[in-house]
Amino acid sequence: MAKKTKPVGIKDVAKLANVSISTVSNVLNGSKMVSAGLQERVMQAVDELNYEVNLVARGLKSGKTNTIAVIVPSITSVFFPPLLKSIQDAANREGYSINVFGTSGSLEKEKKYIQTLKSQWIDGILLSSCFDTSDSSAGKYIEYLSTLNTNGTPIPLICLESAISSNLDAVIVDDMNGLKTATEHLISLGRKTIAYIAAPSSFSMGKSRRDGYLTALAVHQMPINPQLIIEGDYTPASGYQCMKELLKRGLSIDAAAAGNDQMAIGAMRAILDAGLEIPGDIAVTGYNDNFPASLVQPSLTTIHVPKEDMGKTAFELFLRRLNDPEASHIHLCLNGSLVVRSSTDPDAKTDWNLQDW
Amino acid sequence: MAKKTKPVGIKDVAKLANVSISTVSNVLNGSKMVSAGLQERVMQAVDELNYEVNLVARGLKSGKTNTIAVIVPSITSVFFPPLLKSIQDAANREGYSINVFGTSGSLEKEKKYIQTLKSQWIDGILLSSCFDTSDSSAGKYIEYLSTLNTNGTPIPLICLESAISSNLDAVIVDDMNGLKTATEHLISLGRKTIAYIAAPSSFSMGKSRRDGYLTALAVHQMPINPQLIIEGDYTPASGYQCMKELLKRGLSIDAAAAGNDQMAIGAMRAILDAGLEIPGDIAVTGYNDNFPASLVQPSLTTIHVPKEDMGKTAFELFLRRLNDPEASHIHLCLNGSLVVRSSTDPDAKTDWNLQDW
DNA sequence: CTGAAAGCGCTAACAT
DNA sequence: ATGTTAGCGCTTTCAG
Repeated sequence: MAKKTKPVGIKDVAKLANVSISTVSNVLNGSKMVSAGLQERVMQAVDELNYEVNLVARGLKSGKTNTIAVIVPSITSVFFPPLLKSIQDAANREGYSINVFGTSGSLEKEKKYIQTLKSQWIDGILLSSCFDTSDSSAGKYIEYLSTLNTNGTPIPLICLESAISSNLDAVIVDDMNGLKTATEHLISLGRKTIAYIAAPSSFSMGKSRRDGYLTALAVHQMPINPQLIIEGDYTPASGYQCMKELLKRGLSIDAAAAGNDQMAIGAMRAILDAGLEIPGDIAVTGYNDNFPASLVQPSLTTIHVPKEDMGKTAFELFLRRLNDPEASHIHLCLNGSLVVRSSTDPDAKTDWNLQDW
Repeated sequence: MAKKTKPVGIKDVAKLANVSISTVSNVLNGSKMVSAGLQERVMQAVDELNYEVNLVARGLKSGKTNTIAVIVPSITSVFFPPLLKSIQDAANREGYSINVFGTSGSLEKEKKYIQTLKSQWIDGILLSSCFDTSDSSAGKYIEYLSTLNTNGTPIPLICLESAISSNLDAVIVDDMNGLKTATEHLISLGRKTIAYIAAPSSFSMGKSRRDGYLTALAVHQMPINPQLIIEGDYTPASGYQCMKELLKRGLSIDAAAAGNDQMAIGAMRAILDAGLEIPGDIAVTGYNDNFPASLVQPSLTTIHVPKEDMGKTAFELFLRRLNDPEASHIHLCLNGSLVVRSSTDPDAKTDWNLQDW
């Protein structure tokens, strides 16, 4: 048990192989030509001593830690695990580790994490920020983010989900069209009074989705009634409350779109609790297509968002910026697609998603 | 944009404050008494220059990186996100970051990650291993794990979920009693032919749960029929297949316990698809109490496992071993508790979990 | 109480 | 092609 072994370093290898330490370094990194004979000797010594490079020391020297940080509002919220997984997979393929941080929606924590990260010489940050674009200090924060740097070099920062600024790279989803599609689906069903349970409008994501809803109504010349719009906070519980409130308003709604699946599902519970039928009385749509959407009864029609793509793409963007800090910033916009289930179509097949959870 | 600023180091602070660098280090770390006057001067210089310690350099010197690795079979499987969250929270409170690794159930990857971790001078590892205790090389792997070390010092390793060896610390759940409780619940309902959809028995977890099922039957003098036992692979899809197979065997089962919630839910789908009723024809229990258990229709009776406690406790165990490498190894066993829902009791309230996802 | 100096383990000029 | 050596930025003896 627990014995202190003296660590074997590059110089031990050098000694055993009877070469200089730089030669060892060179064969290990392939940074310079080394004769086959020495190469052989070195590798043998490495094997024999069971030598492993010290990445901390290498990091100090090279300024690269091969670690990126991923900061998200929540680790447990169903949207993020698949995203984290895809980031991890992409990162590992390139030899990077990921440091995960959940901010619980606290901008305070977010900033604290970023600050610490700078000291850690992290190679890059993938950030799904929980900061409020309408905040008065927004400009300052954006400025801060876009000039982040450790060790004198800028830290590549990729925004996830919301494009904070044109000075920052981002992978986003076409939320506007996503919610427009969902709403139009409801319209195509002949629904006349369509409520909207909004995602917080202080975030750009929330704004875009709301715009999608409004646009759909406008395009189809349907009246816009502010009474039909109510704002939740992403959680199923808030969706539940919002729907209860909407029902109380007595507007005889016959459909509801929601800013995410969680709120849609919460709303469904409220509808069911009120003794109403879905979709008979009220049809419901969500957004994101997280796995619970297929599990609830009735299953939820929603907009499928390619979370796997997002992670992969975000990591690629990170690599791109790492290799070319001066490259012009891009906002990569991914598209969602409508998935019809029984919350809008009673005849839809209701297969449970039996794979991803 | 992207300007290269020269990093400010401890010597810059020293110069500005007109003291030696060791004095700066001393005030920053409180490692030695420094006169109030100098302390003041140093802090002022730190502020002025916006100095931040370089954790990589400190790491190289001190051998501590303040980062722990968490290795789990899956990031997306519903059981793990809450666990990861609780670990993260506990770790952050103590100034640690967590590096997350999902192995996709591949022991190969697991080993590779651990190997890399050694080079990274990680301070500790929390591991939910996917290794097969019945494997012939089991002994070697355990030996390997219990002698892990970086930089000549042992790396604290805490096992999550399954206690791999008495030479290793672990936070586990009383799976035996958990499944015994679930099975006895079914028995108390008067069910006579209780099937068991097992978790892989090559893992200690799977063995304990199966033992729980068998023990319950034995205690109540019920016959044990191997035909009633079938093994899945944790996924809902496997639960679905297992139940289809069970149904095909024509044993007229009137209840089924499963080794986890996912398989239970998959099995429910198969039962429903076969035109049978739950719990009328077949009552079903799961294990873990992940949030989907409350969402499906009917909602799933299951054993609640305290994932939050697990994470917190695991981190505490890590700290304990870090501070006392020679401490005797402990296996901390947490208890689950029965949560009755409508898959066994039609009158149970079926509130959806509207909080944790 | 304060400072000078020796590395932590490695990489990359620079010399040979 | 190989070796020598100077640091990366910090902590920590060890003198003063």
